[in-house]
Amino acid sequence: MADTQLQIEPIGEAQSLKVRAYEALKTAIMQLNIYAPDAELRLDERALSAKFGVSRTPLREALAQLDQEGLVRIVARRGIYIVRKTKIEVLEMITVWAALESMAARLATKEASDEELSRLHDLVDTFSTDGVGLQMGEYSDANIRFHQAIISLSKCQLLADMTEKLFFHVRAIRQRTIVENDRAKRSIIDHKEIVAALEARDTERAERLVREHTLKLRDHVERFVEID
Amino acid sequence: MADTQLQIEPIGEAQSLKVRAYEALKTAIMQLNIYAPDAELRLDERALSAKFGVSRTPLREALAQLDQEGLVRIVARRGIYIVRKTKIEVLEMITVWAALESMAARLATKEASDEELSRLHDLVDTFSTDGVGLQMGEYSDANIRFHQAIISLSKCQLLADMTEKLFFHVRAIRQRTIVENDRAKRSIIDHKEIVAALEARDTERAERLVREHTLKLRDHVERFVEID
DNA sequence: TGCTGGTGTATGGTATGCCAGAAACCACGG
DNA sequence: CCGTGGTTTCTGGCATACCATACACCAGCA
Repeated sequence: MADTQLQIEPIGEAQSLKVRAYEALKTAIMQLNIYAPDAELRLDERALSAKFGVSRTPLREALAQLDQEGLVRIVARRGIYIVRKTKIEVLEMITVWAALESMAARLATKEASDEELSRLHDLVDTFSTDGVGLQMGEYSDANIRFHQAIISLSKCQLLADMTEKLFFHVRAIRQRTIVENDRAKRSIIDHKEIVAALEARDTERAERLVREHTLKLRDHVERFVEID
Repeated sequence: MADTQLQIEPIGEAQSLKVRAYEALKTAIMQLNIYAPDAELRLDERALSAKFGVSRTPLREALAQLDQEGLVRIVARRGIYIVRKTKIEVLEMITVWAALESMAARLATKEASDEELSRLHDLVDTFSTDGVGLQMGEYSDANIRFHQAIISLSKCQLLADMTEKLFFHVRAIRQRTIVENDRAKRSIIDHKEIVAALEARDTERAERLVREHTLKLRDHVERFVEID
């Protein structure tokens, strides 16, 4: 569709060096398999400064932000280390996720329009039809999209912001999670039930289903994922 | 009681200037009535630098952190502004709070010991007895303590961390909230019911009561608090 | 051989100065 | 009197140099 407004490109170039360094580092950390035994977990301000071609100042600000978000840990006069989340921390994140998303489902039954719910319905249907031959990566991405869709239907920006950070951290252990085909199938069934509850505007049921669905993931990770 | 271990004072002095500046600024912002018409909402790096007696660098890092937490907003080449939360944002924070604390109550029914619940019970009883002549401030503080106690009984550190930030922001509008005596009384009744549900290990009921209790606050704020 | 003390080096923390852009201010022309 | 253009100033962004400490390394002594 043609835009009625002139679209100035959001520009990745014109942002502050701090923001660019932050995004570059975040992407790099995300792509790194932190749990690999030989993973490079140590960062060095000066080395990064040279590599990025910027001074330490904006880099330090970016690193400080990553530190606050829990992706790295800065130790004075010792070094900067990429954080490996412990299993307990991951489980806690999934628990909080369950809390937030179940509230989102609750709100969605009141805030979402029929049309929006219909689109969510389509999203689930699309997947269940060709769900058999899915790659695990595709399933995971679709899964995340489904959950993010529910969050957005709550019309609560804060819920969206807070879950986004959690998703990022949980993604890091994705590669450690073996998704059996069976689990994927049951997940899709859960999703259908959730959509049904939302469309029926059944607040309590939608909340409960979402919570239980996410807590299932929690239990699965607790039982079958080994980190540390 | 005499300590069996030598207690080295945690020292507020020996921390980094960044941390000290951060805490000083946070305290200052907290004590400021941001909603007063004549409130000073503009900060200046250089002025603060002079006032604190430190250079701009650690100050900038502290401000950047406050910016990320949403307490201030840094605009390039414009200034640093203390953020006034909009009513919608406050309502969203209370909603998220409800989500987190209801999950905490759920967990508490499974994780808390009888002895811990007994202490919580005492906390509530203490208040209901002399609850009539309470100052609003005392009630508020006791209220916060009660809620924080539930959070801690969940044994989920992440829940504690996330709610702490929310409490801080919500505290800012406390002074705008007129707590009628009636509301305080009903609040204490709610608390008693919540404790009863926890002691009965009634997971679903505890979760629901906590959620509804906090959402009551949300509705109250929505109806009776004017900000902006 | 093993421990101890000193010294060098690596690394995050801090101070400082300059830069660029935005806003305020002012002079000038209509 | 109003608007317009330039100039000054204010402010955060960035670069750089130096500082202080934790650690590694090594020499020397027991």
